[in-house]
Amino acid sequence: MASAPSISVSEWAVMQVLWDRSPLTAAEVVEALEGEKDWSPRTVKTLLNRLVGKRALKFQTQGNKYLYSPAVRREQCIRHASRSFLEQVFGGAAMPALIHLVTNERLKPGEIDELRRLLDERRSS
Amino acid sequence: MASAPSISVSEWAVMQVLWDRSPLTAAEVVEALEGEKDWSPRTVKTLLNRLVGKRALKFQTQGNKYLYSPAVRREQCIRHASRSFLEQVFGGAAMPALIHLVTNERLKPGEIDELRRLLDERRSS
DNA sequence: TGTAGTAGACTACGGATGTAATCGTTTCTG
DNA sequence: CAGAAACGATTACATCCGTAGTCTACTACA
Repeated sequence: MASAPSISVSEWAVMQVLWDRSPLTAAEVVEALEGEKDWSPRTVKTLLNRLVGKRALKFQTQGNKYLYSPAVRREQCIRHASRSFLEQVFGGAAMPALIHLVTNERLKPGEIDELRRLLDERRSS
Repeated sequence: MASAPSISVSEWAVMQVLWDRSPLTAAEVVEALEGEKDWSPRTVKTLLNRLVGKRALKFQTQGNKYLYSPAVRREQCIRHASRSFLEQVFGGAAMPALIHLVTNERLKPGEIDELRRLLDERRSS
């Protein structure tokens, strides 16, 4: 398996769009990013192109347009990005990261319960 | 408060050394990184210099040497890096990140218990 | 006191990134 | 059918980053 290509911050925004819904034309991706990112359509095209170059996206031609789809699984990229983050900030350990998030990020009571359930499952396996 | 300067991946390794113990001379930082990073001492010097430029480190002079210390708090940089990570990968939401870490990272039973305790405290406040 | 080491400052350089503009071709519209 | 609009490909360019090398001044030893 080709390990996940390294995807830059801006490129992630484009990938998210296509992981949510695909295949899409460049124009549809541009549209999906309006309001979220203040990018020229040119910029989005460039990112699409680079992602194809990195083999993170693939496309089929449809007339003179391309229909883009992810070529890597989101879960795989999440794992990769998370590991890098843990390495950089927490020396690779998940525990301090979890503690940081739990104590610093806002969680709804329902979410807290859900996490507790997850932890319980985790322990009994 | 000056918001946390943006610290690159390599620079984080240098900051970690100085957050753990400071002040240190350049040579001591180099020594602390041996074995962990396969960097020329030059490289470490460059990183120290850039970090001073970014005002992430400060120094006092000691003879012809510098004694480097952090100029930003670790916790502040962790918060900044964590937020960026959440934005990039999880659309800014902590919950999916937590779920990902809990279900994908290896946790010891004791750690699971500790997280549960943390969550309990969280809920009752 | 001259000389070799050591320290920090400055310079280097290729690749990644953010952010487009331009070019050549195809298609749509009047 | 001719010009305009749209598409992807190629080019641009400043900055950051990883990873050093060189230059200059001071220090410590012979």
